[in-house]
Amino acid sequence: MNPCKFYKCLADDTRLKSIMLIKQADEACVCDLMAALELDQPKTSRHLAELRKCGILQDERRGKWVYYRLHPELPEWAKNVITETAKHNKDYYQAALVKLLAGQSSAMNCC
Amino acid sequence: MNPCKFYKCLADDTRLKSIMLIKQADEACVCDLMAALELDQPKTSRHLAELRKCGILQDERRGKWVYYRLHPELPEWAKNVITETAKHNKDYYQAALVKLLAGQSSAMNCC
DNA sequence: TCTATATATACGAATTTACACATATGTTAT
DNA sequence: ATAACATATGTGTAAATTCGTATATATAGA
Repeated sequence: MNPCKFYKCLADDTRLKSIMLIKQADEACVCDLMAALELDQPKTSRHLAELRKCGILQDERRGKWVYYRLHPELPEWAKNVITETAKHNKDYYQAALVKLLAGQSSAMNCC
Repeated sequence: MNPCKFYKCLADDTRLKSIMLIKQADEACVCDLMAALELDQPKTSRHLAELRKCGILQDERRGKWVYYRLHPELPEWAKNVITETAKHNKDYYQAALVKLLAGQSSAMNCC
């Protein structure tokens, strides 16, 4: 994982917030992230695909849904960077996280 | 320090390498960084200025030269991110660091 | 098979970012 | 004041990134 490429991936609000939410929620599907971040579907999907292609996220299809989580083989230093960022920037993603967790535990959730 | 802005600053080879070198060398002037990274003067200066404007670097003029160092008031999490990156990505900047340190201790150095 | 739903991608337009080159500013020494 | 050197910035352009819209693919269920 080249550090400059890694930081290019983090250098966008949609991607950085997605990473923060996935880290805190352990996993999330596209529709949950869309709702939590109030983004349209192609935008959400495109950014997640980019994170998958560069090895930050792992995807897993379960039925109609695709769940994303942090890639288990992400280098330790990169994991630590994500952890440190999430730990000390709660304001940055807190509102979206609340929506995400509410959505995930809701009966009328998409997935 | 907004995390997305912070990562936008790291998401460029010139800037990220400059940060890595300055972290490892404690401080560096523009001409030392130019030489170590083999870049032209305006490019070097412009990227350093960007890092200064967003609070990552601090500059200090000493005579004709301007020395840059990590900003002492950079939030802890950001410092930790830089430290972690530098610690585990030596390959990324090692060659340039050797040149930087050699230049800094050389008698025919510009500054 | 047909339909509905979830996700992915293709494509051109719009925005942002990086660059090269020229020039300006600031400092020191003569 | 002038020259020499280090650094900063203005400007137009090129390159990279992001976006919106439309469309394609994949899955589940009737």
